[in-house]
Amino acid sequence: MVEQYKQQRPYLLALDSIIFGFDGEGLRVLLVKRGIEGSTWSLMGGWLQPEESLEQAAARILFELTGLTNVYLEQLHAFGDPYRDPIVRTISVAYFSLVKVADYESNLSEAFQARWFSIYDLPTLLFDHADMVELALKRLRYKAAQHPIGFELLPEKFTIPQLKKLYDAIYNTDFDKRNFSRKILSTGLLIKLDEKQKGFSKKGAYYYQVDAVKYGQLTNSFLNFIPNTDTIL
Amino acid sequence: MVEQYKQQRPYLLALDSIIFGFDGEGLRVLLVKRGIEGSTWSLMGGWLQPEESLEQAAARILFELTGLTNVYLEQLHAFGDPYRDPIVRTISVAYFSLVKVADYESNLSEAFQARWFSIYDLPTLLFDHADMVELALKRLRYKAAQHPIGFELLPEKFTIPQLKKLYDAIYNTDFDKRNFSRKILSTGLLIKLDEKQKGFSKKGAYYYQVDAVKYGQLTNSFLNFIPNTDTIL
DNA sequence: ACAAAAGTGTTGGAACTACACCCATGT
DNA sequence: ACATGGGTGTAGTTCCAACACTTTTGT
Repeated sequence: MVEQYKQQRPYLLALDSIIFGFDGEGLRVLLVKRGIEGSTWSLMGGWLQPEESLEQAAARILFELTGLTNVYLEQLHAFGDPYRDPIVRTISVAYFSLVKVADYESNLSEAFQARWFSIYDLPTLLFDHADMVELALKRLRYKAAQHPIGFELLPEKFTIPQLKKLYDAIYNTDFDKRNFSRKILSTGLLIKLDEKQKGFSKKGAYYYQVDAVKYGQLTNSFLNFIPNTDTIL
Repeated sequence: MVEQYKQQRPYLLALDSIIFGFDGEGLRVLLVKRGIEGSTWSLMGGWLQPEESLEQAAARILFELTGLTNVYLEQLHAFGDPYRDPIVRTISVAYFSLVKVADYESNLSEAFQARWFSIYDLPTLLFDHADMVELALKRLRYKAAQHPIGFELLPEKFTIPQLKKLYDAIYNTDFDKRNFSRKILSTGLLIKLDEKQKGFSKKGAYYYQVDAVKYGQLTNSFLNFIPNTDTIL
């Protein structure tokens, strides 16, 4: 029965990472200049190694670029059009991750020419990487509406106005600050700290942090209509 | 620069299909007995061919088993743990599809020993196929709450009570029939036909069909809170 | 004192939940 | 006539969107 396997043709398997960050102003994507191809911006990527799972490989590649571990990482989609890479057929499994820009700044590996780009102003990208970014953005929007993953993009301590700016950036809109803060606080996920942000505004905004216990216990039933899909079966 | 590719090890790439069906009673998954392994139930699967995209391969494999085309098909996840297949390392991209059981019955290819199983009573499955089914069910629940994909599991003409039974089966619950029908009809997606179902109940329920035009125009903003993520950018 | 951002409260409408009765028809 | 499932209506509640003024503090 091993015969069946031997007749099959194998393919190269790559991973590509859509790395989102937020710098207080806009939603950003981290891109690298591929040394080999020379002048094209592309997503950070790499090859699957024999003893790695896909997830491990994606985490390793992210680490190689940013030095970060314990980062939000989620599989996005497998891309496999026959000619997506014109040189050798390659299947790429794309992952997207959310990083705190402040953490990254200090960790950047110089080996890659990396730069943050606004998602509304991307350069031309290698292969099908633009499709990947577009899909990742859709997924981020879809997901952030139901799961409070937005926190992954902010520092440990953040203010409500910062959080609102993040959501404004993700959805490219301008939420009403009163309704926004009511809605966010009503989740009970935020702990108000006894400390105000200095320097940015005159009055100063209170810092909050995520209640790690409640955040860990979250299920996915923030939804309309769905009974809690984590525990149905 | 081609050197970089040559150093990389390639992997076998398989596709596996989680095929959901609804027979009027419960939500079912179509499983096959793998001829070669002999006695184990597994998902329908196959190998990626050199000139196919992943999606085309998944559609082909589905066709080979069921004879169906134009079926709802969506990529679920890529599974790549190093030892998921103990014989040869294989990456599998899983797709899930929704089929109308009635269509399938007449089309079944005899070459595969296929059977519908209740999702609440599955046999032991090959490799990580049980994980795949579990994830597919979560995705179906998640998705069906926001997108009216439930219709894909029903025949062209169906009654509201049938549709309610389907949703009851998907969520393993019992929706209130008055609220359910109000909610479904308020979408404006259903066209009431001038024909009643015969034989099942004394009174007979009206048939409906999906308004194909409106269904095609759907965006994904049935959601709580998300501005329409299809058109933001 | 004033400018700039933070913070908070109310109201009308919409949507959701819970709940019970009548209808049509085959036997 | 009666049993079976089909179909509909209402009332209370909650949730959401829209909207404007007061507070704090650095300059």
